[in-house]
Formats: sequence, structure tokens, C-alpha cells
Amino acid sequence: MTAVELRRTDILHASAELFADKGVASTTVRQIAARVGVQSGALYHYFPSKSAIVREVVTTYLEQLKARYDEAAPRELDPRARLRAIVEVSLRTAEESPHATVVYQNELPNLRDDPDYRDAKKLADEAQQIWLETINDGKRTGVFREDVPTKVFHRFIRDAVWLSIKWRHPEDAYTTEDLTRDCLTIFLDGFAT
Amino acid sequence: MTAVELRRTDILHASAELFADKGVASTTVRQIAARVGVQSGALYHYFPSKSAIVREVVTTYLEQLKARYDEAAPRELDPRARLRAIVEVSLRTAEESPHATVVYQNELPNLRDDPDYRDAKKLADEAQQIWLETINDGKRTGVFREDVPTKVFHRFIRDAVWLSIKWRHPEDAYTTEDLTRDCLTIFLDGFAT
DNA sequence: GTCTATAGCCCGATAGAC
DNA sequence: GTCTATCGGGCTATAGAC
Repeated sequence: MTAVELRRTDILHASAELFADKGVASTTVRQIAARVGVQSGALYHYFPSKSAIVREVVTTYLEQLKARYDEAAPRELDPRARLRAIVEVSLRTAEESPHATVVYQNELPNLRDDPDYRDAKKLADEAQQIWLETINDGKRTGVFREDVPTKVFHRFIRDAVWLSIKWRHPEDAYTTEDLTRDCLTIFLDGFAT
Repeated sequence: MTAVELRRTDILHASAELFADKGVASTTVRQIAARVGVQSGALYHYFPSKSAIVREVVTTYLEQLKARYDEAAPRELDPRARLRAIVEVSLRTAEESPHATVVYQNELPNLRDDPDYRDAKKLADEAQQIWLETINDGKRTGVFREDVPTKVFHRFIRDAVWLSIKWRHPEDAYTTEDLTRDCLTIFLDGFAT
């Protein structure tokens, strides 16, 4: 990695942390520069604009997520195992990249129609497609119930998984493995006795 | 209602809509004024600051929500019926006040330590307490499983309910009643066959 | 009670020295 | 490649006329 690439990575990490904590709109390029330890003008040698930083944070994150889904949750798996793999990969990715995860969850929905984020939107759609495909395959093979719309179940479990980043603290005794297990328990078998 | 009160209400409604669409930080007082049909300076005859508008949007909303919980979900109800009532009231409130709901979900988490929002935070805590109490009562009486932490189940169902405001459109054939039913089905009985 | 005008500040981004 | 300095503009909030 060249010195330039290292600095770019520094900027992306500092930005992701600030964006996650206070939102993109409330984060200034001066704050990013201060976190990295340079003056704000220096950032513009690495990125053409603040918006380009946001875009790269989200796009890099989604590329990694999509690659992990493809590897860990191939279509050959039966729907239950595939759903488990998707949940595991998602929670592991959220644990590993908590800031980018928050930025993706908080900001991408509001940026859908901005052409600058077309790549990110495309990747997010592909990732979502893997969830939907899994749920529909499970309905077709009879392991999932057909009386609840795919879209509805998807939103429920998807939000449970991704928003755990906002309430679960990594130092908790309650681990990612615990969360994965409880998530699959609730969503597949229910909370009633 | 006096003319002043009517104007205040206009401002609160216009603000809630803008805050929900673009976030509080990205909404300007000029945009609020334009939506109401006055100049920005005129807003300051009704509210001392932009932040006071945000505070009143959220606090008024939460007071209404809390009152509805108290009325529709008294502790005398058995836990299953009480959970159903909470979900029903929440979804009905979200449908009726979609903008304030989004503001509450999106912005309050980031404002927790701001002393300006102490009242809102207190109301939100009281509302949350009703969910937790219901879940714990259900565990004690044996209708809910005890191997999933209360906090975890609460976050799952709470997020499913509140975030539906971001994906369900009121004009959908899929109604609030459908959503209430499917939410209780999934979270109590599970998605597996 | 609403207007016009603007103070005072902070923003993203740029220019040019080193 | 990073600095200092600053431009042009948008922001919240205020002042004072009507």
C-alpha cells in the first residue's frame, strides 16, 4: 500500500466514524481533517468532495458485504441454512465495520434518487435480492409459511439484524453468536411457548 | 383555537414533514417558512428557535403515544392481549402521524444526551417500559419463552413495528390490520412451518 | 404579526506559497 | 503533499419599519 492509499484509508475510517456518530449532514470536512490530523484543504488532494467520501465509504462496504453473501450463502444451500448464513455474515460484518454499517442504514435510504449513489444503490439491491430469493425458495419448498408476504418478513428480519448495531455493544456478555441464535429462534419458531 | 395556536400547529405540521423527509439537520427555517407561506423571521414569533420546533414535534407526539398506551394496554390485560394492543396502537399512531413517527425514530437516538430533550427522553423511556413490562409479565406467566432476553425480543419487535413507517405505504392494498396480524404471527409463532 | 434587511457565523471548496 | 488564507454562499437568529 502506498502512502497515498494509506492516507485515503485513514480519511475513510475517520469519516465513517464521524458520519455514524452524528450523521453525514452534521459532519464537517474540518472535523474529518482534524480527526486525521491535517488541515481541511489537504483532504481535497485525496477526494474531490465530501460527497465522494460518503460514496466511497458506502460503496466499499457494500462490495465487501455482497462478496461475503455470495461466498457464504450460495443458492445451493437449503433455505434455512442459507438464511442462517445470511444472518451470520450480516452480523459479523456489522461487528467488523460498525460505522459503515450505521452510515449505510441511516443515510442510503435518503440518497436513493441522487445519481451520485447509483453504484451503492445497485449493490444494496443485489444484497437485498439474496434475502428475497432465500425467503421465496423457502416458501416454495414448504419450509417457510406462505401466509406472510415475503416483503414483510424480509423487512422484519432485516431490520432486526441491521439495527442491532445500534443497541448491542461489542463488550456485552451477549455475543454475536448469541444474537445470531436468538434471531433465528424468534423469526423461525416465534416467541410464544 | 386562537389564530396564534392555529399558526403554531401549521408550523409544527410543516416542520414535521420536512424533518421526516430530509432530516432535521438538512431542513432550514427558510424552508419551513416557505411551506407555511411566511418569511423566516415570522417563525420566531411562535418559537424561540429551530430546536424548540423539533422538541415540540417530538414531545407532543410522545405524549399522545403514551396516553394511548395507558388507555389501550392496561396492565390488567394478559400479556398476549397487551402485546397485541401495544402493536395495534403503535401502528395506528404511525399511520396517523407518519412524519412525527419518522422524526422520533430517526432523530431522538442522536439527541439523548442533549438536555433540551430531557422531557422527550423521559416520555420515550416510559413508553418503552410498557413494552418491557409486558414481555416480562409474559415470561413470568409462561406464555413467552424465557431463553431469549427481554431486551433482545423487545428490540426486534419494536423495530419491526416502528420501521414499517419507512416501507409501508398507506395506499397499499396491504393494510395496517394486515400488518398487525402478520407482525404478531411472526413474532409469536415464527415463520417456519 | 409580518415584513425587509442584515448581522454574525460556519460551511464546502479553492488558490497559491512552501 | 500540506500548509495558510480566503472566497462565495447558506445558515440561524435578530433589528426595526410598517
